[in-house]
Amino acid sequence: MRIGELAAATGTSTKALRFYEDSGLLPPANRTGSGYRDYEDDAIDRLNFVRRGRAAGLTLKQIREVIDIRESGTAPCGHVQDLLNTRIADLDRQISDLRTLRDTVVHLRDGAANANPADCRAEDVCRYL
Amino acid sequence: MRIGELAAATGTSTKALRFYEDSGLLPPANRTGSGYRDYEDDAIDRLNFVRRGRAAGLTLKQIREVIDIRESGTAPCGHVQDLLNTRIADLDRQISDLRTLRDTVVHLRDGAANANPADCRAEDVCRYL
DNA sequence: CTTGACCTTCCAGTGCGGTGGAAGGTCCAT
DNA sequence: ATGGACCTTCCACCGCACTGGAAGGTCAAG
Repeated sequence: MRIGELAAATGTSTKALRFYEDSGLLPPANRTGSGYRDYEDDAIDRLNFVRRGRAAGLTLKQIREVIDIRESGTAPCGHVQDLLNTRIADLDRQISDLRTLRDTVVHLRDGAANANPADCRAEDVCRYL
Repeated sequence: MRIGELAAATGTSTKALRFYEDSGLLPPANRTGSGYRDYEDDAIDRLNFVRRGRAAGLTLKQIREVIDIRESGTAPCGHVQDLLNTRIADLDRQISDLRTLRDTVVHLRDGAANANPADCRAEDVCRYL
């Protein structure tokens, strides 16, 4: 399987596949006599794993850590659990921060809705912000 | 007022102040005979405006747009209202996306909590992700 | 034999909001 | 006059996940 076929089969770009190889997410591909990358079907499994990790909001670095554990011969279950728990905690914090920010911005917007330009000192740029 | 004093007075770094000047968020500062930047007090007002904008999650580019409108002699109220309404819509979408993602990750975590390493194909790296 | 699609490597750039460091000038106190 | 704190410009780099493009090689069809 050539790189373009793998890209089409997995919905990635050839650029991204070479980047993934450089980043250690894909093992260095076998090469044909003329130097073209030649993939086995298991590259699809690997890319699906990367896609699932990305969908869970993991960074490529975190995904690579899981892969490295698997490659070292150990099942990565424990690490994956830690990763997911940390991810949930991060998401909770992000969501909470965004909600606080939303409240703030709504207050600003409500203030600005009744704005009177004459109230504003030009030095402040805009007193409603 | 020299750049270090302005930095201390506003909780920014001197690096950031020069960067803001280059970015058009601060007007080019007056210079002393020896070339040092020499700020008036209104630079503090301007930086407070930038800080408020940042706190509302606006990008420096958006903040600069508001400043440019003010500099052009127009009160930026209308633009600020649009900006804030768009910002609220963006925040709502972000929060909703993160909540969906959180649900997904919680399901994954719950699956992984009862993981049996023997269930996993090594090619999949980790079936719980 | 040429055309066009595909592949290779390598370097650079994207957006964001800055930070780091080098090389050099200035100011003030001792 | 010397030390140290401060200032100047300029260029490079951070993380993140790629993307764009140049210059060149390969392969199959017509």
